[in-house]
Amino acid sequence: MREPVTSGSLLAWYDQHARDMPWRVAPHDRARGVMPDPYRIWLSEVMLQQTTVAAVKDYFVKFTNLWPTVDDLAAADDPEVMAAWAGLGYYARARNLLKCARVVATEHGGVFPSSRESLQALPGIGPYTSAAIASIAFDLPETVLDGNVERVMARIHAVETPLPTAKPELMDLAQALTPRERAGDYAQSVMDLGATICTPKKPACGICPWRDGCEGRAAGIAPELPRKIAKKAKPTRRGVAYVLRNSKGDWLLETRPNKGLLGGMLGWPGSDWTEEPIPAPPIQTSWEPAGVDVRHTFTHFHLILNVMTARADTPPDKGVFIPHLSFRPSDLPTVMRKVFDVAKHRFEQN
DNA sequence: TACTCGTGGGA
DNA sequence: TTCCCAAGAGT
Repeated sequence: MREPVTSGSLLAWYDQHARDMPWRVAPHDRARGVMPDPYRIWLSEVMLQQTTVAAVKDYFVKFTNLWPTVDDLAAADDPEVMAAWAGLGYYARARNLLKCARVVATEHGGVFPSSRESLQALPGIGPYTSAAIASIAFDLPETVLDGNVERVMARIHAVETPLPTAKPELMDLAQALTPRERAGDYAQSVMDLGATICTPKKPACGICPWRDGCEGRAAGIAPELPRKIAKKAKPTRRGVAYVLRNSKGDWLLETRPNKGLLGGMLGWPGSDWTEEPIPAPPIQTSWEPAGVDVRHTFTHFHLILNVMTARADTPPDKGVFIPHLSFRPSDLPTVMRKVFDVAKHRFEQN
């Protein structure tokens, strides 16, 4: 029999194929009245912004073990939360996560609001995340529009308008399909479909529950959709990172300003990152090159970091010495951890 | 509107 | 190697 492109046919598929995730309430448990914890849904959705499920899982478990409730998180110290987020990227999310937890704790009595409008008023919660929390945690009939939904809608309706221009059109199509009942399961079902079958490359149309009514497939253009505006090429920037240890073996680190790239994160003192960086050592001493440059790619530029090392007890112009035994490289953002790996190797040679 | 903001995995 | 991109938000 032919399956129509309806929420019902996708929900039937989801009942059989829902993926298991640490924050998810399985459809058969939802059917018995089990509701998700809004705190866990919020935390997972913020972590999942532009980030894969595989990358998020361990961080989610770590955060919920350290801070089981929103009140626990609200009471945490900023550096501990930033350190726990280290490696996950987009660090403004962690800063806004704390802001949001504190607003919920102090202004909402530790209880997340349920309406999409009140959720979107909170720090770090935008159009997608507000709809995701309202539907998944509170079962309200809100429509999520993320990259998965955009792709699925563009394909089943053969929308050839490129993104981001097509966004309002895709939102209208997504809203038209959103059911009154089981909105949370439905939202997750579309995203599961996009993540496992209606994938960006080589979609598995042959096993798609919506294949019979997919206009993109009928036109033979499903894998090409959604069309996108071409992106600009990434420039390459350079910089110098300084890794200083004193005679006790402590490491000189600084907390970066609470805005901009890697804002609020721990890092090595260094020059600016530009096409022509100006050296800016934290002290004047005999710096030695580590020998190997660190290469790293951010969202909008490539970076080549020249790593300099030295031992000295001179009080530095910036940063603080962190005792060897309490320094955890895992507290650093990835690019800074790469610098550490190179510098550590250099120190071990001497 | 357009730009900023991370990272790791896969093709 | 290089490019793409993944459950976006803030400015």
